[in-house]
Amino acid sequence: MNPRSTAASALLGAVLRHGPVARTTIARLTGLSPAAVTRNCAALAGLGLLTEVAGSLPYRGMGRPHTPVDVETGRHLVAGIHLAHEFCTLALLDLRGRVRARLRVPHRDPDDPVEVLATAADRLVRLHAEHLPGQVPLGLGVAAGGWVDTEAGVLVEHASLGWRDVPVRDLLAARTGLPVLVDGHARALARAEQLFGAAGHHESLVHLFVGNVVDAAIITGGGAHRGARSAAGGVAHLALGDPAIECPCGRAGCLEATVSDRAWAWRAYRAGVIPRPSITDLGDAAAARNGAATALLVERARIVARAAAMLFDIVNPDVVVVTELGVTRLPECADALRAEVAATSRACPSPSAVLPSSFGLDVLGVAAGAVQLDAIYADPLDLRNPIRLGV
Amino acid sequence: MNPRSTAASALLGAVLRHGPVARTTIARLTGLSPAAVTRNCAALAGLGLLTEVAGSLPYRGMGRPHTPVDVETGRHLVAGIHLAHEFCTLALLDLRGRVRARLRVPHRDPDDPVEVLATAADRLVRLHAEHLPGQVPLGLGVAAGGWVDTEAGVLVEHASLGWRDVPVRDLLAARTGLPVLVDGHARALARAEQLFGAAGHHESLVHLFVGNVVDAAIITGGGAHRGARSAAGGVAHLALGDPAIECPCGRAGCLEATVSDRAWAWRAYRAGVIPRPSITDLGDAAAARNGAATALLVERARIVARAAAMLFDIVNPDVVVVTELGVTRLPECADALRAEVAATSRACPSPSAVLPSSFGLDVLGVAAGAVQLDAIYADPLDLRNPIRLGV
DNA sequence: GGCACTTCCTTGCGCTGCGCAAGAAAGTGG
DNA sequence: CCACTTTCTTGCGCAGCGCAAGGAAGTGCC
Repeated sequence: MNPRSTAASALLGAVLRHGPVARTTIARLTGLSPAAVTRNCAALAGLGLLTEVAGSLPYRGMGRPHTPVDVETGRHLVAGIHLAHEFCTLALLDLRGRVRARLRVPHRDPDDPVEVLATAADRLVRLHAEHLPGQVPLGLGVAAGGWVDTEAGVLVEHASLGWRDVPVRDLLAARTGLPVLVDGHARALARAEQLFGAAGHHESLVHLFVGNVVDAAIITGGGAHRGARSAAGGVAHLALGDPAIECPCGRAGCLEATVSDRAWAWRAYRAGVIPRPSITDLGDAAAARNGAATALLVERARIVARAAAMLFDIVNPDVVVVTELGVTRLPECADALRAEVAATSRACPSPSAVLPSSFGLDVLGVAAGAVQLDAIYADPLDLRNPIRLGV
Repeated sequence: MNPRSTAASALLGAVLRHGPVARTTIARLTGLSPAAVTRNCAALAGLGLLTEVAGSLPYRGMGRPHTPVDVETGRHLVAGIHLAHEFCTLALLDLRGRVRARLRVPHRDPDDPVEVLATAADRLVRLHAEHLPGQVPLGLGVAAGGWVDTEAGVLVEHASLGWRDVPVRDLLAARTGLPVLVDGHARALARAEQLFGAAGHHESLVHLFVGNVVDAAIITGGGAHRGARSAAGGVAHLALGDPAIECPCGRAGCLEATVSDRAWAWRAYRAGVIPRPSITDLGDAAAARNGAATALLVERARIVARAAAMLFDIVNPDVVVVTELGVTRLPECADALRAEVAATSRACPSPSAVLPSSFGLDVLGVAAGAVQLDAIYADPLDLRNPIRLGV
């Protein structure tokens, strides 16, 4: 929102992408002048975001050798909290988004947002003190399913927890003393995939999330596309599912009502494939070569493919990343998904543009942290400002 | 692409939106300092884009009176050429996008792009010389159906004309001596609606075009969303149509195969509603209170609504503008469309967020000119550069 | 060792463009 | 003619980039 120095951001981005890299190369990659590179490197090094890594690149036979710079991952941390239905996932990431510590905290009283967030904040502070006390935390990102008002840092409505208008940012900022950013989990995951995951630095991507909720996030050149009311990517109630299934929304055939974890697990349970309606059981069964289980997950992937194909045609991203249990675990599902998308979509350049998510659900904290990292990458020099607490 | 001075652009935008307006007000609207407003106004006035309009605003009772500035519409022009199946529509617009002159030029030999474009260019030059010789043309915008490479100014593929890889920009620039910008017609219309039409300055909008081709364009805060391969908004082959209808693309139920002008006119013809398969005949019949014709167009509006609803949910724009014969001409169709979208979509805030297009097809030149105006609005100070010809 | 030569990095300078603050300008009312 | 109010302009300082000159750090040749 406030890209004070677009040059520093581009520079940091280039270093993140290209590992240890000479200043000259950065200038070529970013289009900046060598002078600007030097100055911005100095500024970022002063903030502890970059270091010189002498000798990390081979000498090229002529001229003065490089003095490569790289991201300084040893001095700073970013924290992430993902709010799920039954627990919070906490994570501490370095500036490259690598998990340095993590912890799962079950909700004691899921109906009490203040208590849940306070506990998460306290455990996060303790996690930091116990494991990485020497590293300075720069901020905290929060990802939650549901409708998030990013500007205000308020969780307007959480689908499964039933929370409403929870001032997540202020609660956590007060408890941790860190600047806090909040976003929806689909967007957070999308950004994480782009920064550190499957979508390796593609300029535009769509992330399609299929769990108990079904949601999509769109990222284009400029960043996350939120839409007028933060509702962009609402694929849950598109009529792509089974027309015989009624949705709580009042209509029939909604995608979410058909392929959500809960719905599909029940379907497998009723078909006698698994002994209880649990999607993880279904995944385990398929992984253990249960043919019926695999067939069910492949069928689900085909339905998910309809949404992916539609997103390809409408948004035309470089890649679509899909987070769905079967697709991420079983090659059969991923193959079915890819084939179906390539056959259905006009804009899908090749099956390889459909990617299974690279993050397991146990590291959703990465996505949460990505929300904060995203902001730091976008305006690194903003860290010069004394404290951003409670902004 | 090269927003040299974002301040001047914001300033010009504010003046465009708010008519004659005092500098102080501009400062408040744009967030710029009064000093910056003064300086940028001076710069833009020097380029002939703004004028002072003394006395155009009432005195407020106290203090020094305003010296309002407004867009100078009498000195400059922008030209537009829209490439349709059988003819080109030429238009000369002032800086507010108002049509000052226009002309329809039938193709002499539709198979010869060079001849068609040369004729259009020559007629455009003559139109200018005959009607508005005193006004300086700043540039030329071109809108065409099909796949356009905006960067290169090349019409990669035109759906109905069958052209391929036509270097439209270079051909027209050489013939007219003007800087030329080319874009797809859906995007051009979308921008025109946003700047001068129904979508009056909404920050984000989707434009859904239903003619012989079916296409959509997405505009968000940052500008037109093109997608990775300039294919964003490809709704033509979504399976929202009649599953019994086969599409040349090889699949069935495609939206375009079902509701395109041609398909729907044939449908009405076969049903005996009109004596020949012409969509304008169908529109005329409905306008003349032919009940069967109206019913057919209402049905078409309902199918179009499926696509509009889907676009609402996925992109979540402020408004969706629909260009379709029935919807733009008949209140019944517009009402049916609005009701259906509001009932189907989750993200559509109210039926009033669905807007029939405000431009008739005869002024598609407006859309073409908007392509060039868009660029001028985005970086008005770029006009300081001597000549942009053939860039 | 000294000297070209190449490539990499830094420094000084000038430019653009903004915000801040002081003040000039142009009205009304007493 | 003088407050008073609001609007606009001007001088100054600051940030940040590009340009160009020059310093730095290696190799290779004599």
